[in-house]
Amino acid sequence: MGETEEPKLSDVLADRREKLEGLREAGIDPFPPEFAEKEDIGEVRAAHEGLAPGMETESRHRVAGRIVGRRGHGKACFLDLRDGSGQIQLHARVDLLGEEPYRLLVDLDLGDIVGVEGTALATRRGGELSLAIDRWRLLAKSLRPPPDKFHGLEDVETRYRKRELDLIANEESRRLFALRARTVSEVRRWLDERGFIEVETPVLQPLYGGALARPFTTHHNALDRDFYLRIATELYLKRLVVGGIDRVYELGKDFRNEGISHKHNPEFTMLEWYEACADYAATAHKVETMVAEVAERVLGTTEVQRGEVTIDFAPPWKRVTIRDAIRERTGIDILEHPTREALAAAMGTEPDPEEGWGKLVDGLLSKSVEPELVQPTFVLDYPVELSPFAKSHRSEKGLVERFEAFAGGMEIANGFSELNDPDEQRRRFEQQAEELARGDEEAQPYDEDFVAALEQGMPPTGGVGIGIDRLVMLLTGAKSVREVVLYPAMRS
RNA sequence: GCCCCCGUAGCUCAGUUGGUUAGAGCGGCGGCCUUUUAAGCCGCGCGGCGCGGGUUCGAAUCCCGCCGGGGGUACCA
Repeated sequence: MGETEEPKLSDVLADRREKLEGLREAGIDPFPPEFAEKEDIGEVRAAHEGLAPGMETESRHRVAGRIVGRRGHGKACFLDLRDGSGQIQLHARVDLLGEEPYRLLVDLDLGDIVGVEGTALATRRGGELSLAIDRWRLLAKSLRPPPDKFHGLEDVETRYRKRELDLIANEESRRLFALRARTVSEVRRWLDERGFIEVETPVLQPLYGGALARPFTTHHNALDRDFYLRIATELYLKRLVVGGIDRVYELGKDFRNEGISHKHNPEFTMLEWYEACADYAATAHKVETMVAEVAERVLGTTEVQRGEVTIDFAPPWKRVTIRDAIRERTGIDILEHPTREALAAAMGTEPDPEEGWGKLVDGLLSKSVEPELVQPTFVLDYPVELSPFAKSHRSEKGLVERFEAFAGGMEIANGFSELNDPDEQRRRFEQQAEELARGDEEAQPYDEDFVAALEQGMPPTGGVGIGIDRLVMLLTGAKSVREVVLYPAMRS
């Protein structure tokens, strides 16, 4: 290494390979199997909080991490070492390390992973906590250069495809995914504390159901039959309520074979819970309470900044019927136009043969109302055509007891008083079959096992689905779902 | 799916009325430096401009196609 006079024209990858070989020739294992009894850097920092500038301690520490910065000074240098708990500066001096270990240390590359031992001190000038190291050991050689240390990694494509590089380079990204993890933990805790039982139902399903969406299809070789990746957990969870699990939830991935956008990833994380003897009003109340309490625990506040506006999740959230919400923004009273032709006329469009009345209402809601709902809002009492699994409204004919929660212009939850009359459920499936026949690819296939379960007797039940990715978007201010999903869907 | 925009060194970016061997910072390589923090100083460009065609005396710059990404739009959590 470095014996020729002329400048090397080798590229960065070759340089690192060359160093790897150099280390092996020097008898150093570039990938040793362990580095036992090390502390987390975060613990070391905590142990010396407030150490006065210039103070040197006898306190020895053994830490390990990736070298993310280096400032050389000839016979001494500073290295920045980072692990999953934090970052600390290392002060490496030839007089403490010895000639050869020092030379080898300085010859390491940014990105290499090392284990070190040394004593804690606070630097004279900045008072920065540092370890004056007297021993070190290579733990893993990095053969590819890290992203730019100052600008970080900004190319969004690389950030999504190679999230590990994004995490190495960008503090903000590390912070965001930690926040996501805490959100999921707090959601589980909130439900566990209230006696909800977490379950895992099939991802591979012989029939899909529980939402209006197109599924992914896959094939089981041994059984020689197709399966669907679930689009929702709803039907299995309600069968568990039939089975006597009065409070049940599942938090996991659903899959929908539809477009990708800033608020849609084909696989996404959904929470669904079902509670016996609750109705949609009680369920909506739980939703607003849970979201506010989770926000409080994760962020320390129920208020989040989103662009120019502040969204406040403190309950109670605003409530409005779908009829009023649409009427307020479009002047159209959907109940005054109860047929597809009449509603299309009121909207000033031609009735599309593939779109029923319900689809038109859904269109008005998602185009005219949803983007306007920035503060948390429950939209209530949907048309039965849109809601094949919701119980008919106790007083409003043609409507069901259903709510959707919106915030930041996005739908984040969808819940109802669950339909538990098996004969009515069978009729709803038949209606869906007609939609399917008309060409609606999102209509629900008939699920006899589910209807049979209802015939067994399901108590009145309140249930809800909450989009966890979107909730995390709201809590973090992320503009795209890709920012809160570690490896979002990309082309090949 | 459709429309618009983008794709230059490992990273962040500059470079279009088409014109000599394509530039900068960080990183890298060589050297100096025992308290620096985007450390500093001196020296060295390590890519031929996403891919493939085409126009032209000449293309990173113009045209066509493809691939990838972003934004918008359509459907959905």
